[in-house]
Amino acid sequence: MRNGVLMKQLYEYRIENLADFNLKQIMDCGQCFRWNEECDGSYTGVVTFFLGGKWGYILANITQEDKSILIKYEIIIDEFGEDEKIDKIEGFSLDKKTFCERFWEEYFDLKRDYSEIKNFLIDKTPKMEEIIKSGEGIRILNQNKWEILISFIISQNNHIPRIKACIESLCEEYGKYLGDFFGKKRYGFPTPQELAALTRDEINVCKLGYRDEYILESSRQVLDIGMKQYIEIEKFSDEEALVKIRGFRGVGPKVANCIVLFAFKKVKSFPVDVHIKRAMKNIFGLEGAEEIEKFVSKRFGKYAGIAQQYLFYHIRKK
DNA sequence: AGCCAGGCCCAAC
DNA sequence: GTTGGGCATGGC
Repeated sequence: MRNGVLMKQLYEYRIENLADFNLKQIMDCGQCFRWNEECDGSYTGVVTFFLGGKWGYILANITQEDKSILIKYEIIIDEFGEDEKIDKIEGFSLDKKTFCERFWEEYFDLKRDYSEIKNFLIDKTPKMEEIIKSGEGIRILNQNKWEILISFIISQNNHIPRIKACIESLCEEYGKYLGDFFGKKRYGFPTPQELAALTRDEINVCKLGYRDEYILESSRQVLDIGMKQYIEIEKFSDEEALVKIRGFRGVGPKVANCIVLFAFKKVKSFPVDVHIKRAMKNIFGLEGAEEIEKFVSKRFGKYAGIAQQYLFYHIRKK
């Protein structure tokens, strides 16, 4: 059932001279759920993308050696024949090489200067130096907007290992089979159509708890407005984007902040969960939403979301 | 067993 | 506009 295969063979791509980049920290700071560490320290995962109206998936295994990473990957595009080229996708005219360079550069947020951000944060809040040091190679991934919407609805009132299990279950049950990759069967994240078509009984197989209704309803909402419209939320201001994302069923303030931070490039947004609440109290002596909000906007400013990731990683690693 | 987890919805103030 | 109970599930 491996339909729509494009470029079946394994490709390799190396990126060198990386700064502020630690693969383990990036993959293990709670922003992504479909990457898993292998015995050799490399990470294997399935990445979703949406391009010119088509859904695509990249199966990848990434190894870091000092300042460079080696990416081994396959690309699969839905509803495409074996011989079709990526530059035939409507509204998209790049060759494979350029596509891959751009894709990974975007995914790992490589254009952003994290050293500058660290200096900015430490300058305003000296206590951040120690916190940043524990996760100095963290970067914010630019992940697929649809996958992140559903993933963070699942994340609410849930543990990270179980969030990952829930998402894998959704993919195995209702995503497309993408083939065998690095010793495991891999599945694509289900599309809005695939999820919106499910009944409560069907989605209950994945044991998502009370969130299953949120996911079905949000899937229908995305289907209603269309992916194109949904993606364009990125063009709105931070505040407007947050309001629009909060319009989805099961998305409250915390989840909405995660979604705009991890998929809509709103690096100013600062998700406040139970861990962050505790950290703000223990480290900075802050209590209550207003107190935290004031401090964050004054001290972390336009990079609050990145500061949040350093904090989250710091307090969770023990 | 009871408590907790990258919270949200909705009814009742 | 704010507050609190209820909510599925599984690991500790």
